Order: sequence, then C-alpha cells, then structure tokens
Amino acid sequence: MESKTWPVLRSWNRAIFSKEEKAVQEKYNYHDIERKWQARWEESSLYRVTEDPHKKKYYCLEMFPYPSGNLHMGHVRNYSIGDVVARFKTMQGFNVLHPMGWDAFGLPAENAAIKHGIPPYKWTVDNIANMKRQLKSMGLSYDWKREATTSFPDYYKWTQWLFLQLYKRGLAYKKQGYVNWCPSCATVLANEQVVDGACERCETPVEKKALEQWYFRTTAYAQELLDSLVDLPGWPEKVKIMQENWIGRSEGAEIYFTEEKSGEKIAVYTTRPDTTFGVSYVVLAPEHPLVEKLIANTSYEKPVKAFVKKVQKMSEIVRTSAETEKEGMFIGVYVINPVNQEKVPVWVANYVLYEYGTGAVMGVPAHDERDFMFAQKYNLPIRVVIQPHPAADGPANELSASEMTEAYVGDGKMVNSGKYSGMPNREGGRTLAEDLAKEGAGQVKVNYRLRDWLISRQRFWGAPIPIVYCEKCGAVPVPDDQLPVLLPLQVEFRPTGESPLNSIPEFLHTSCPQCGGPAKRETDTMDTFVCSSWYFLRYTDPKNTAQAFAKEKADYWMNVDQYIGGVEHAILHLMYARFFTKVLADIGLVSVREPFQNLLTQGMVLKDGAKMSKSKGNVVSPEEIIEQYGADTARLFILFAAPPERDLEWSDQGVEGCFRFLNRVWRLVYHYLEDVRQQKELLVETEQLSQDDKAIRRLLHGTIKKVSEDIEQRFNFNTAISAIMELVNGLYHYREKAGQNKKLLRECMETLIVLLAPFVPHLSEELWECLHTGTGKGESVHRQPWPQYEPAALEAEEIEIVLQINGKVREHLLVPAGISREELEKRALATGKVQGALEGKQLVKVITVPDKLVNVVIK
RNA sequence: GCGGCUGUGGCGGAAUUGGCAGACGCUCUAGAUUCAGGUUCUAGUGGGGGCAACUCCAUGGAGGUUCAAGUCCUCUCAGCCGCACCA
Repeated sequence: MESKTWPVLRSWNRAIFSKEEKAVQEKYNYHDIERKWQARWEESSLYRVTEDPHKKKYYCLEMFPYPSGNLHMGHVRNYSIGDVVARFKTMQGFNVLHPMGWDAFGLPAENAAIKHGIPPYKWTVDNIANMKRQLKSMGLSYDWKREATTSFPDYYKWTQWLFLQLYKRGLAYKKQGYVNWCPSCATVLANEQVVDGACERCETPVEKKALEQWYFRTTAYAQELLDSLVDLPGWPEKVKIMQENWIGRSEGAEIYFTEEKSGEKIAVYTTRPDTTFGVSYVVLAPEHPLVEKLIANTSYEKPVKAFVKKVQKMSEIVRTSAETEKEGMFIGVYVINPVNQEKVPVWVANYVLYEYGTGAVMGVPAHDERDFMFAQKYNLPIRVVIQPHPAADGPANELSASEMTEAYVGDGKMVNSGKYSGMPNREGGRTLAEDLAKEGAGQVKVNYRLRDWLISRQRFWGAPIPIVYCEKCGAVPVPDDQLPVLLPLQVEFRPTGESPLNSIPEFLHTSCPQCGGPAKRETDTMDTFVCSSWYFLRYTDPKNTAQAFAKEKADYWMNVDQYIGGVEHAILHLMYARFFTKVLADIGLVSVREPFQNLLTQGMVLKDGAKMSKSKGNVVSPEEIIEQYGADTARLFILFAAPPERDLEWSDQGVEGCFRFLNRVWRLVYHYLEDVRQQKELLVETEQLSQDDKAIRRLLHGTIKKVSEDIEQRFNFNTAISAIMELVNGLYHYREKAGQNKKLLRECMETLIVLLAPFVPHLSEELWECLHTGTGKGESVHRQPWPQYEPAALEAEEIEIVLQINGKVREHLLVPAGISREELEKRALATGKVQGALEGKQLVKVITVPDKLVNVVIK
C-alpha cells in the first residue's frame, strides 16, 4: 500500500475551511452538516478526477440507473457500496474514476407520453433532475462533470456511429426471421428479453412474427465470450455459469440424409453421431422450408399444412414447455441414412426447434428420451445401438428394444453399427463423424444456443438506426458527418402500435447520401441495451465531440476495476457489454477485451421477507429515511445490515440503532474535543503508556487492521462497521480510566474518524474539521491517507489460552505471549482442573497449539 | 428434470486457515440519571439443571472422519434463484 508516501493534495481550496477554533454543537445535527458539506464538496470540486500517468488508476463503477424519477432502496444499496470502495481506494492513494449517468432511453418515457401527453425528452430530463438531486443528498463521491445521458444527442450520436462501425464489418445486418413480438409493448424483443415465453417487462405472452429486423452478430464471438470467462476470476461463479449456459456450446455433427426421389438433402444436427445406426426416422421443425417443398402436390400437403398451422398457433410458453405432449405427422417421404443406406420416414413434429442447429433432427428412440416417447406414441421402430458397459460384478444387463421402458442415454459399447460395432461409443461417434465428413455426407460441428442479438425496436424513444433506404441504392449507411440522426422533439403519440417515427414526414423522408435521390429513413430504433453496452467507455472521455472517446483516455482508465450492480443483469447487459468490448478491441478502439475486471452482484433489499414493491405496499422511501435520519445513517444501516451479496432485510429499528451509534460517536468526540485540541501532535513513542493505554492502543490498531482487510479483501462492510463499533465501545470504557494520554487520545480520535470516512462521509468530515482547527491539517478527511496499523501495537504481553479436557473447554490460562510449546504444556498440565481430571485416569495425549489452545486427552 | 445458492438465539447477522459458537446491532430485563416518560450511561440477555462454583444440550436432520467439526466427507430435508423438448 502506498498510503504513507501519498502526497497530501495540492489543489485544495483552503479558504473554504475555517482556520478559527470552531464552536462545536453538542448535538449531532445531521441535517445542517450534510447540507453544508455537500455544498462545500461541490464548490471545491473535491471529487473531480483527471488522468494522471504518475498515479495508479482505479475505475469504480456502479450500474447506471434508468431515470424512473425516484431513487429506490436498491439504488441506495448499490451506490453506497460503490461509494465506500471509491473513497477507500482514493484514501489508499489511487486515482479513482467514479462516474454516474443515465440509461435514459426506454419504454416508460413513451408510456408517459401516451398517458399524460408529456414529451419523452421532457419526462426524462425532469426525472433525471429529481434523481440527481436525490443522489446528491446521499453524499456520493461522483465526478458529476463526467455525467453521461444516453438519450442526449451528444451521446447517441456515438451509439449510432458505433452501429455503423459494426455495420461496415458485417457485424450488424438485417434479416428476415421469426422474431419474438410483444403485443403489449408493440415491439420485437431479443431472445434474452423473453422470460418463460413472456415479455420480461410487462409479462405479456410473446408471439412469433416473421419480420425483417436488424441484428448484431454476437454468434461470431460465441466461442470467445465463453473462453474468456476463465480470465475473470473476479466474477461470481454463479454469473459465469449462467453465461456459460446461455452460450450453450455443444459438440457434435451435422449429418446429411438424402430424400430418395428429389435428391434433396436434409441436414440434421446431433450430439450423438455414435447412435446414427439407430435412426428410425428424421424430424423437421414445422417452420423448416423443406416441409412445404417436399409435400407440394402430394396427398400429404393438406393435413401437414393444417398440422403446421396448429403448432404455430400455440403460444411460445406452451410450445416450448417440456411437459407439452409431443405431436407429429409423417409427411410422406423417405430419406436414406448415409451410414447404412436404410430408408427412414420423414416426420414433422412440434418438439423440434427451427432456430436451433439445422432445424432438423434424427430420431433415435433407444438412446434419446424424447425420441423414445415419440416412437412409442407413433409406433416407430426402436433399435439398440449402444450396450451399457457391464457392471463390475453383477450380471450383464443387456438392453433389448422390446423390453425397454425408457431410453438409455449413457455411454457404452456400440452394437449393430457395422464396422463401428464393438467400439466405445464416444470414440466411435467421433470416428463416424470424421468418416462421414470425408464422404461428404456430414461434418463435425460445434453448435451454440446463443443467437444473434436482435437490436431493432419499433419504438420512438431510442437511438434511431442510422440507415437510409434509397429506391436505387438500397440500404445506405448515414455518413459520419450527418450524425446524429436526431429524434424529433415534438411528436404526437397515439397508441397505434406503430413507431411514431413513421408518421413524421420530416423524419421519414430524406435524400440518399449516395445518389441524392428520394429515400426513406429506417424508423426502427435500437434496443436500449446497445446504449448501455459502451457507457463505461464514454465516462473516460465524456465531453469528446470528435470521437466516441479518445483511445488514450480509455486505455488509461480501462478496464473497470470494480463493477457493482444487481444480478438481474447477469446475462443481458453483462454479455452485451462484453461483446461490445471485444468488437471495439478488434476495431482498434480500445486495448482491453473484457470490460469488467471484478464484479460484485449485490443482493436485493427486502421488507418483511419480500422484495419491495408498490403492489405489496412494503416500499420504504429513501428520501424519507434521509430526511428523518440523514444520509449517513441510511448508508451506514444498509452497509451494516448484511454483507453486499446477500439479500438485506430492512428494519426500522436497525436504522434507529445506526442513528444511535452515530450520535454515540458524536458525543465521544465532543467529550474529548478540548483535550484533543490542546494536543496537536500524535503519539510517537509508546514506552510511557499505562496498561490501559496499551490496551486501548492495541484495540485501535487491531481495528485498523480488521477494517482495512474487511473492506479490501472481502467487501464485508458489515463486519468492518461492527469492528468500529467495538472500538467506540472500548473508547467509552477508556473514558472512565484515570489519566488518559492526550497524544494517544488524538491518535484514537483521528483514526476513528478516518476509518469512518468511507461509510459516513458527512459526519466524519464535520468531526475532522472540529478536530483540526488550527493544526494545519484541516483539509478534507477524504483526502487523508488510509491509516496503517503498527504490528508492534498489536502485541500483547499476556495471552489467554483455551484449556480443553477431552475437547471441552474447561479453563482459560493467562500466559506470557510467545512462550514455548513445552512451557505451555507444562503449565496446562499443572492446573488443578487437569490434575483433578487425571485422578484414577490415564493421560493419553496432549495437543498444544501455541498462543491458542491446549487439549488434554484423558481416558 | 439439470445447475447453483442458503439454512446458526426472539430478529439481522459474526465465527476469514478445522481450535472458546452466537462478535456487532436490534429486541427484552434490571440499575443509575430524571417530577415522569423519552434520551443517555452501566450491567445482563441461546435453552435446560443448580443457591452457587459449575454442568448438560445446542449451528435444518441422520451418519462419519478427527484430540477437536457451524467449518471436511456421505446421505437427507426445506427455502430461494437460474436454465429447461437446445437433439
């Protein structure tokens, strides 16, 4: 740690701080104190930061909020945690970037416009103003000069510019596809935004629609997004597992089955090429284009079409549920299995997904649960091609198709599989896939569950996609010098389900940037997750009008050393931001390939065991709490009540307790104020200390050690705070002792206040000022170096040893520190307790742990 | 169904490396201060037994390893979260 050498500031505006002896109020008046310091910090630009090549940087970031208009307790928790980290790192001597901004595009602004006739931009800026006021009342150490707002043209200009960078590299493209449509939001949704077949925002069941939409090619980065998770040891395992599942990599093979009459090839994807000899049918997804083609002008055309229609009518929830009955229909054609030239029927069935793999699968009833059920229902043949390895002892449990009641999906020996028979299935499957590839009848294939990211939204309040459609030239990107494509400010909102941009001729009609002819603008806007995929980069250079951000600045600050936010973003935002960072790295705009080095996912704030919500009526308003107890109390409670990752149960009485503690601190410092003011120096030598003095100093330095470690290594603010409470309790007791050392008192008071500074910035700043009038050390407590503990001060002369007999605590021994194992054992055995217990018994063993415990085993 | 997390006093939680279970806070009880209430200060506050010294029981449950287990192993129960016809 470099705190000791860290130079005290240069630019502090000393005039702001009074040099006069300050009259201190006896009572802790949080209201005046908080207002006073918030104003002074702002006047003196205490929290401004700039790049400084001579200092080690630290980028502390909390997920920026959607400006709903009011801060809730989840925000308070998120930002309190981040503020402790930022302040602590600053005191440790790091150059700390701690910014804040607004994820300001999105549906609620449009809903407000429809409902109340307020223009979205107005609604948004008003909400921002209110939330900013609330944030400022919390006393957070943000550099507000770096504020970024995604819905402002100076920001979304660069969102559009980044879109075009992706477009130029083929990473943004338009395609026709079956997409998720939320009828209530009247827009399409990304896969990630569909939860249990419903819209994640409004819970309306999602419909499938065939539409032409814009996509980002996230699949091009699927493998890297998966691989580089191992480069993130500072991320919670849980989040990494969720991302891993979402990417859903699987290894297998594509195998081509040829239709006997037309020669049409059906590609199926399987992870089990070892079971290819067991295929008894092939199934196509209802949406598969070959279905229509193969049944054209046959007697099967009518019934199959009716079946397909019926399946497509099912809601997404019902259709993708594992419980839904598997249904299918033979479509009248046969294909040839390339491994054995067998003729197998082609079916269409509701359980095959068109979006995954090739949209077609081979049915192997003996070795796949779904295929087994399907085969039983429709009387399709079952053929065993894998025999389980016989158990070590018991009888051979040979499978036979007629006796099977469920599929065997385990490993084993290949049988009935031509030249592969006898091989272990894993190895045989690999060989078989390679052989098929050589013959042109298949290929080894890796598949991902991850799809490309659908980014177009049929909404108004988002960044317009900067594309123009020309009758002659087709889709043409808007040239950089014509950015941003501005959203019109005056818009009429009617709940028509169509983007209002379509009904604004001035927006819609434009000229082609290429040929100058008449052209129409793209009226879809971008998913708001696009805006939040790069905001952490904008913070490094927020005022840049020539670039999204200067590379040198991004390179100085990136990556984010500590990112803090809710676990609900484990997949969406965090995956998209990772994708963007990798793309930007490949373009050469940044040097890092991962945006967030360490991630902390905080738990929810609960009341009466449930998440706070209006419908449950258990919402506690941060504004009211701050009004009633002050921001310092609110922050302290929320940090003290639980460690950050866990859910936190709100308790009004717990808040009272924290308020009481701060009053206790206030009274303690007030009590000693005169003594401390008389004594301008800190303790240097320790020889003349009394036993009481030594004890309190040991407590003090033990607290420094504990608080430092709890913040730095574990983010366990709750135990850090409890250690400070113990110190305060100790100091109260010390007050009763006679003849206190005044230098020591100053050391205790100063250290106590500095330790409290990251948690309760206003109170500690006020007390620091009270303590330092006239000492020349009166600059902000938040510019003080973090204290170091003295190992020597921790050493006690006597140590309490636990004496156990047969593993049970029987006595405590007071012994000189550092005595030898032998001496300790000797003393333990000499005690009356042990001697008594030994009477008539035998000493079996003595376990001695120096400085800790002795366990005497007696029989 | 698969994967993950969490189970400790009346409550929130602590015990970081296998070494005194319950730190700290809330609640509650008593004493001091006070006309009184509140505030504040002091002491106590897991359960059972005992006048007491003391002692037994106790970390969702059942086993096990160990001188020693909240912590390690096996099985099991409950709650929460994520994924789920992904071939």
